Amino acid sequence: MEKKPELCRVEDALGILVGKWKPIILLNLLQEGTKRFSELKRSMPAITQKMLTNQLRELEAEDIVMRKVYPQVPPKVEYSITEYGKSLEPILEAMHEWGVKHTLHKMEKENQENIQ
Amino acid sequence: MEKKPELCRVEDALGILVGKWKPIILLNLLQEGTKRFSELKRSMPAITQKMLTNQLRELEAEDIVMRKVYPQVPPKVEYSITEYGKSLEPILEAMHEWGVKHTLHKMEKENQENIQ
DNA sequence: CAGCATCCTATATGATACTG
DNA sequence: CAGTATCATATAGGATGCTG
Repeated sequence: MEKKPELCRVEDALGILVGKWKPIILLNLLQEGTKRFSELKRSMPAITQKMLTNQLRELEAEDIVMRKVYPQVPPKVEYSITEYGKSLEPILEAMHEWGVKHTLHKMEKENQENIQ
Repeated sequence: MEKKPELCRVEDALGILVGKWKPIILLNLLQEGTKRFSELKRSMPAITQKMLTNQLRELEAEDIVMRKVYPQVPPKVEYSITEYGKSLEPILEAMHEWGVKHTLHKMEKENQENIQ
């Protein structure tokens, strides 16, 4: 960790992961490899088309996700994680592990409060 | 990593770290230990009092930051990272490391684009 | 010193309709 | 199928003034 917080680059990683649907999109693509737009949409029933497009575009702009268009009718567009994007996986994994512990931590806290 | 994205707990960690000032506050407290409200404020010249209070309250609610009030006039309030909060440090560190690489990655991409 | 209350703006997200 | 465009809402963040 840097000794000078003003040189902190935590925000860079955070900025890429922040977005209501980005982590779930990334996990989806990391686990299942290449997927079509409609397949991604199906696996996230609550997302709107607009948001899926939006989040994918932002990830693409950061070189995390790759977009491949097949020039045909009807259109076919495939999304996948770039090699570079895969470097995010350990961070996602660490956050997931932490999240699991945090869920337990919160339950313990609530139990203690209920006992008193 | 879970095989079912619907069991993903990445959001838990993300939810705690997200906030314009939270990473910098956490790094500050992790690196320097206990600090008074005014000391924190001084080390983040751009933050408003409202936001500093707000972000600290949110971190406190998640048991990441501890708030200690000294009942005296003028008031004295000290903030520190909880033992539990320290478990976030590896994640912050990993994100920072990734951020540093990402900064270089972006520079390389821009250089390539300028050459062409 | 360490806040809180009020008002305001910016950004993120969402609903819905339309299209090559 | 894979989008765009438009309109609406929610939430985050900020400016400023007041206070025990």
